[in-house]
Formats: sequence, C-alpha cells, structure tokens
Amino acid sequence: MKHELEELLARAVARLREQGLLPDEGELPAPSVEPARDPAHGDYASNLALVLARAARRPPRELAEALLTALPPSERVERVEVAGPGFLNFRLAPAAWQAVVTEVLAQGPAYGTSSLGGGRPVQVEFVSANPTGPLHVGHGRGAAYGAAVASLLEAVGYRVHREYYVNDAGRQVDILALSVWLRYLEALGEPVAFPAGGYRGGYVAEIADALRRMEGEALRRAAAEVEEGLPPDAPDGDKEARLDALVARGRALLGEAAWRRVAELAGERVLEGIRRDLEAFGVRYDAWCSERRLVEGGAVARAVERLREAGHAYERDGALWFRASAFGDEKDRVLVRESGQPTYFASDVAYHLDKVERGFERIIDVWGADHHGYVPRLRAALQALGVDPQRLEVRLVQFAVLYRHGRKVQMSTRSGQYVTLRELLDEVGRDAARFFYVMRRAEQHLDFDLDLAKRQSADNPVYYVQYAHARICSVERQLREQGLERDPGRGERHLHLLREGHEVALLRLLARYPEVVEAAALAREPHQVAHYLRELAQAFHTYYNAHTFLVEEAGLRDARLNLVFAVRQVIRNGLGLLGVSAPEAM
RNA sequence: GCGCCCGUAGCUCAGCCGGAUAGAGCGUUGGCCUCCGGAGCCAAAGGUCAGAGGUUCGAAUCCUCUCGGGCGCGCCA
Repeated sequence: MKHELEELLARAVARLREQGLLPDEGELPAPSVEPARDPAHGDYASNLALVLARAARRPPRELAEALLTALPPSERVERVEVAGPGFLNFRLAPAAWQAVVTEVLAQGPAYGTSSLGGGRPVQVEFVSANPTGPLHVGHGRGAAYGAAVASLLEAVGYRVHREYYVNDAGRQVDILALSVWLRYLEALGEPVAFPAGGYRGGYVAEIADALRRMEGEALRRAAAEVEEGLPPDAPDGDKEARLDALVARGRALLGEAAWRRVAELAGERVLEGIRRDLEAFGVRYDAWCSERRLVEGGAVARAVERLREAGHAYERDGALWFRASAFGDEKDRVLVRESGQPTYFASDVAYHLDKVERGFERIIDVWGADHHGYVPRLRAALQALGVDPQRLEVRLVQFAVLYRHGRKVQMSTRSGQYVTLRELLDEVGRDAARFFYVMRRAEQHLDFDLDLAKRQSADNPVYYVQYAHARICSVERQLREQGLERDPGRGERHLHLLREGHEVALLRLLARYPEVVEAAALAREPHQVAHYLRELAQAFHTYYNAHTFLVEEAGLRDARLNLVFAVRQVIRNGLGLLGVSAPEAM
C-alpha cells in the first residue's frame, strides 16, 4: 500500500519536472509515505512537498497543491488533500483496505515476505561464544537477536547463511583442557590447587568424569610433580603466568598427543552442549566454522601473508604488526606474537576474508557490546586487503540484566556464577525468552524481568499476543460447536460490511505488516515486529470485546471470520519471525 | 585521559535518515462477565524528551559543550 502511494507520488514528481515546476536535473529525494499518526490526517501522509520546497524554491503548500494536481488518479485512493504546512494526506477507499483480508488469506505464510533482497547472499554470524563453557543469558540475547535478524532478511528475499564461529584454537581451549585434567586428577586423589584463572563450572567436573571413563588412570600424574617449581598463583603471583605454566607442565607430563585428546574431548563436549542449548532455543545454523580449521588449513598464514605482501605489516619487538592506524584504527595491532603464535585477530581477519571469498555481499556480525573497540581494526584489515569495509556490518548487542523479585541477579563469568541459557529456558520457557530478548532495541540495555516473563497474564506481552492467536482458534472451534458453516467466498463478497471502527483499525494494521517486516529487516530491528504484534493483538482483543463474530447474518459473520483469520495468520507469521510459537490453545 | 553507546511519564521502553497536539506497556485510580476463552476490555491521572547553546520555516530527532550511567582502550578471546 505504502509503495503504491510512493509510486503515484513519483509519477507526480516526474510530471512537475516536465512542467518545469521542479528542477530537471540532479537527484531529488525519493517520495516517502508514512501511515498517518492522527486519523484526522487520513490513512497515509507524505511530507514530500516540505522536503522538495527548497529545491523547487517554492512555498511547501504551493508545491503540495501542484503535486496534488499532478497526481495520477487511483481507484484505491478516495481522497487526497493538502494539510498543515504542506503535507499530502491520503484517504484510501474502503475497498482498498478490505482487500487486504483476501490478500492475507491467499498468501498465508508468505504474507509479509517480499523479494526486496533479490536473492542476494548475506551471512549472519551470531553467538560465536568460546567453547569453554555453557552459553549464558548474555549469549541468549545475541542468539535471539541474530536468529530474528536472519529470519527477517530471509523474509524480505535475501539468501541468508547463518554461521557460528567456533574459537577452538588458542589459549582458552588449553585452559579448559587444563581445568578438566585438574578435576580428573582431583577425582583420582591427586589434588592440585585449582588455579584462579581456571574454569570452575560443574560441567568441567562432568567432562573430567568422562575423561576418567575413557582413559582410566592413564593420565594420572602425582600432584607434587604437576606443581613442582611453578610460579605462584594470584593473589601473590600472576594468575595468567600460573595458568600458562600449568598448561606447559601438563603438556610435558602427558605428551602432546594425550594433551590434544583431553583438549578435543573437552571442546567437543562443551560445543555439543552449546548446540543442544541453541537447538532447544529454536536457533539453527547453516554452518559451524572452526577457527582451528582455519589455522591448520593455512588460511590464517595466507591472510597474514597477504597483508605483508600488500606492505601493511611490519616487524617490531619480534612480533608481526598490522598497520591498522593507517586505516582509521587508533593503533597498530599484533598479528603474530613474539612466540610465533598468530593472535585471535589474525584468525579473525582470515575468517572474514574467507567470508568475502565465499561471495557474501553483506556480512553481518552480531557481537556483544563489549567488543565494540574491535570493530575498527577488523574493518581496517578488510580495507587493507582491498575489500570494501562497508560490506562488514557489526551489530552490537548490549547485555541483559536479569531481575528476580525486583532485584538484580548477580552474575560474574569469572567465578562461574552466572545463569545459563539452559536455566533460563527451564525457568521461563522458550517463547517468553525469545520474545523478551528482542522486545528492546539491541543496543539498549535489557532489563529481563523473570517474574514477568513467567506470568500468564496480560502484563506479559508474549502471552498477550499468543492469547490473541489462541482466542481466534477458539472462535473457530466455537463455530463448529454451534454447527455453523463458514464460507470464505461468501466472506470475501461481504467484506464491504467491515466498516466498524475496530474493523477498520485491524484492516490498517494488517496492511501495515509487510511494511513493518521490511523496515525491521532493513534496520536489523526485530523489536519493531514485537511492538507491532502487541499492537495487533491489542486491536484484536478490543474488537473481540466490542463485537460478536458469530452473528446470525451469514455474510457479515463470514466477513468477520475472514478478518480475524487474517489476523491470526499475521500473528503466526510475525511470531514465527521471532522464533515464538503460536499456540492454538493455552 | 581518549573512543563508542545510552539518558523520553513513578518503572520498563517506542518514537531518532527533522515535520502536524510526544506514544505504549506496567504500576496507580475508577468502571465492564445471563454474551465467541476475564490469560480480556473501557476510562482517568501522569512529561521543563538530563541541562545549556547552535543549525532550521520547524528539533525528542542534526551539531557543540556540560552533567549522569554503561562499555572499551592487551603480543586475552
């Protein structure tokens, strides 16, 4: 609807240009039409005349009149008028609104989708948490947001590839392996003081049990032997140095092969848990990309080499640096450490280069907001490699703070004191979690009220929307119980009877849905869909309370049923985009 | 110290590529069930859009500064 009006305006502009009322050369702003906020302003309004006033060097109102005259007639538009400082207000013919019901029912699940993206490939990488422990509620937000953005892009016609980057190379994995091995030794009666920087979660001990079942006592070493001559742990010493020394000692005592077995077991177990949690959360991926594969396959070395060949890398203090400061970053960054080990940054450059080479025109990364300082260096690297840095789009997601009984739930990753995504799912359920996570703009801090998420009442927006859906299903059941026959064709022929204020409000909302999906997809803002659904549900509940659908008169009854079934379809489609179910009964 | 994000009703937030009287939910107060599910509906009260300048015909929206909150400034990931 919106686009049709914009098309009419574009033709009016073209005509005015022919008449010399508008400058013939140069780009003019594209006409834009918005749903009118105030019903007194009609159904849609355009500020085109105000926007063009300067270029045309004419008063906005005069220009608006000219546009009005030049506007081609349309049977869907009942009236257009100039108002206020120069707005064009459109009032649509009632039939234009009523037709949306038939459109929704005909398109079904496809209503709201479009081909805007033209099948262009887009990659969305999200969550990508280190496989060193279970996902927590912070990752949950990234998961819900990333999945919703991916669905939205798919809905508007992009070919979307969902990917999880697994940081399985690097020091963190060794620390996990170490933590598991120490728990294993402990269980065998060789207690080594657990390092301050080790992973303490219960899952570590579980993996240690598995290790014992697989390896028996083969990896047992005397505690004294493990600790002998190591630097002190925090608070007296440096906990990082202690960790590195423990890892080195473990490697030496077990041998590289055995150490790798421990590390792989631990990494796989944790990743398996992450996969299961995401699955339960309704989040699916097309690919899981392993950092270790990039390193071992030489992709990282190649990326580093390309930077060096392009003259953007140099050696200093025994390390290899990338000249990031030449590409807008605040300082240069290390690619290869003094030790010869590539940094995380180096593999990330390789990974993003790989994304580009795989042909993704647009690369969307969803990161925790604490990584924001990392964006400029990655962009810098892409630019240095001759890739347009605009192709990389980083979406930052702020943390979620849980509230229980009105109090903040304290969390700290370090001590392992955090609420896992799994626990959240067990407590509030998948639907409430998914919806709550995307209710707010991603870059806004989220206060997650656990009590509200569990509440089964109108205060809870998830239930409120789902209830509207279930209620419509209930109407359908009621229809059968009353022995009434529904005839959709008869409903379609009687859509002109839908003239009540509540009905018109619903029609307008239904017509707006595709615009909401499009706007939400382009802005990467699933919260727009959540807000829209609440609005739609409210309009439905209001209608439900004000009018009976199952009336005697068959024509009106079927028209109303067509309307509410269209509402049901849109609720289902919208909830689907957010990963929330649409129950038939509650 | 530098950089990024944020500050809108008692609370949680929309609105932010400038546009017509600043919206919603919760909470508060008062109403609505012989009627398709009351997990619902209706109504009222509630605002110096953090503050100060600037740009503009027009600023919650753009720019500058100040104040307040969060995050980041590793050869960690």
